[in-house]
Amino acid sequence: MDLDDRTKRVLKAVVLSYIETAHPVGSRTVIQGSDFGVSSATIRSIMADLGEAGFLSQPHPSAGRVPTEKGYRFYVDTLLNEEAFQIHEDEILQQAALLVKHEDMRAILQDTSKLLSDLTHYMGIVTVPKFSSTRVKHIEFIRLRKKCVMTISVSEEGFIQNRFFEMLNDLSQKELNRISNYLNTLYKGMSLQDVRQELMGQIQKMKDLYDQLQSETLELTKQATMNGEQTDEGELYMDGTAHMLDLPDFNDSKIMKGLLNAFEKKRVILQLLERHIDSEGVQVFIGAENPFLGDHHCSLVVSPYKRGDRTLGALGVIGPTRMAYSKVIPLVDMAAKQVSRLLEENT
Amino acid sequence: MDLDDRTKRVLKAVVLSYIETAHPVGSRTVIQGSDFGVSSATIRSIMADLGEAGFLSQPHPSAGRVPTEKGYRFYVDTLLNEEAFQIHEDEILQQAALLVKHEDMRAILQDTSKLLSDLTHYMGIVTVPKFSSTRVKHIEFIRLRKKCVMTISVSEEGFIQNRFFEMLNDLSQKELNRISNYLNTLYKGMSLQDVRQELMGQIQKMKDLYDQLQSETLELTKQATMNGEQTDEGELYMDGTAHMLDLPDFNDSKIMKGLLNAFEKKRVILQLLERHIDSEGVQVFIGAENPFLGDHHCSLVVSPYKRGDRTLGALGVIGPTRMAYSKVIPLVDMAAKQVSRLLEENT
DNA sequence: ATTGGCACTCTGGCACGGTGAGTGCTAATT
DNA sequence: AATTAGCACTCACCGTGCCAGAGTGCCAAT
Repeated sequence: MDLDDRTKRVLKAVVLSYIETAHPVGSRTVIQGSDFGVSSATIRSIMADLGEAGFLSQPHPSAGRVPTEKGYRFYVDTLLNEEAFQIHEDEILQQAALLVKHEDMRAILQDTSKLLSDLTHYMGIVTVPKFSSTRVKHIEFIRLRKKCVMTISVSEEGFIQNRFFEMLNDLSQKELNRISNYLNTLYKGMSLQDVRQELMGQIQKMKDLYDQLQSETLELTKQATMNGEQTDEGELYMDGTAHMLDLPDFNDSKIMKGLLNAFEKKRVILQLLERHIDSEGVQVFIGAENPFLGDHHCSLVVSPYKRGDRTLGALGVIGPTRMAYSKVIPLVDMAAKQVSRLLEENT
Repeated sequence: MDLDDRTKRVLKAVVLSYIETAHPVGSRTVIQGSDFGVSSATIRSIMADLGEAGFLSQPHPSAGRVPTEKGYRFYVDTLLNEEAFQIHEDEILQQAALLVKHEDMRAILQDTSKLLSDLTHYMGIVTVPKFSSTRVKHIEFIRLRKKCVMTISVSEEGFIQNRFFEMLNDLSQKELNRISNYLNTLYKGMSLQDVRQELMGQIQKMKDLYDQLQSETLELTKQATMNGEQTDEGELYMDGTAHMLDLPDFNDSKIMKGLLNAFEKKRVILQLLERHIDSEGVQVFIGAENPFLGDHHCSLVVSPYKRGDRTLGALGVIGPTRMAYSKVIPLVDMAAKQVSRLLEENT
């Protein structure tokens, strides 16, 4: 797209105005906004060009112009960089301070989703890493009742997982302690997946000569890791659904219903995020660019967060296509970095 | 209120019809519903009486009748008992089976809120007991890094809580294990509050002769219990907000916004539930009977759940005043009993 | 006490017309 | 060749008026 410099300015003016007011913007409005030094007629012809090129559209033949998804795309890709990313940093830092208090990593992620939603007035979303992809720091077994054992695993990243399961034989708490001690020295810092693999290898070797304790150890570990894999679906924190109702974009109750029903199915959004979890940095998906947001006039700004070089999850913001991208994008970026930093620290 | 028997029947017919259709019900509709053997004119005069007595009201002077809150109240208190509580038990049991798989008690409560919402198509809510009011089964300390310790407590009821805190001195994992072993034998089955109290007593006695380990033990326990009290606000699971949008009662977007904003503040609802947590059995609050639900045309059906004779939390359903009470009330009752049963079993 | 009939009231939907914002086009201007 | 002013045109929006339908209240008759 090679657009005239002045044409770009017009497009940008339209996008900005529409983002602010949610009203179709006419040629007069464009002039009032920034001083072009030309008359509305000129703007009109330029806007007609932009309409032909697919960047703008008209809700009805004699209304002002509204950016198309292509228009937003161009704005985000080309016009946004030049803008000063002005965030109220004090505000952010103040809020972010809340995250620092030592807490379960899950609580921090939940707070993050609330932070994102509060600062943007859109919806904040944060995925929780699958536990099986984190590194084990500590495993503990607790005897609940005859043959019924609970396992608590703490990951190096600060996540905690617990499972219940039944054993073939009854073990005393003392025996369980011995086993967990053994495992803690043996498997420290491996991912659950690794542990499981390692274990499977051992089974062969030990087959003949294992003693009672080791056999139980094997079973425990197998249960702890397997159970994990089975029910370890990703989790998702979502906050700020109510904000969306305040937006004029979703005043139509039909759209809103569809939207909320879609949001109720967290699984869908989870897939949505996980699909792009491997990319680097902030990504923006506008409207139908993402099938899940399809008809809902929604955009998604998302960034992965990581510990070291391992991507653990993603966080971001869902809002209307008419989103304040210039505020949201740097915010999501910051949040991802902040979370990554906390994961690093928590070692 | 001493109402004519036939008058009661009319009131009941109006309530039932309105609950079903959400349309103001006219005299003709009443006749069509159940066979009264009288003409619409007669019904009209009866309905006029009911209106004067405050059980019915008219949205506008020439429309059908709608139950007032007083009307619902009378229906719930007096007319409901005679009805057959017909629930699709198979459906419930099928769903409830999901709750039985051994899981963290929190997960079970969360599933319960989903169950309540799915079966009623209203909102399901379940409070989580304050951890400090449960009985400790097992305490575990895990050393995260220098001077930084995590404590995991498992309650007899099946709840898990974890806290992070900093120690004055650095302790090895081995020492921590000794301490937790000591505590586990010592304090088994006491509530965190009790533990704390017991501890405070010990401090005096030991003041002179404690050795290093015991001093640390004291500090750890103090931290574990105190931390608990501080941040141990009640939690709340809520499910089915989206259902509420499908109800014609909340089609007006103003009402709905207020509603959702109110729901976003879970704390308010929590207070709401905790206020009535000490009562026995299912309670019904209709509309403004409860200040929190005040202007929102909502009712609340709630029941406490307990372990033994100790009430731990409450669960229930929030729906429109026009709620299918005859289905919801027995369902909430069942759910509370089911949860209580699970808490008992989990020992 | 109950009923049928009748007049009345109010809502909801629909058509109608005026207003205003905004466009596209053309002819004049620089 | 680009820009501008002017003008006719097009819709959405809003208020009005009207009609049908549902339901009531009342009254006289049973």
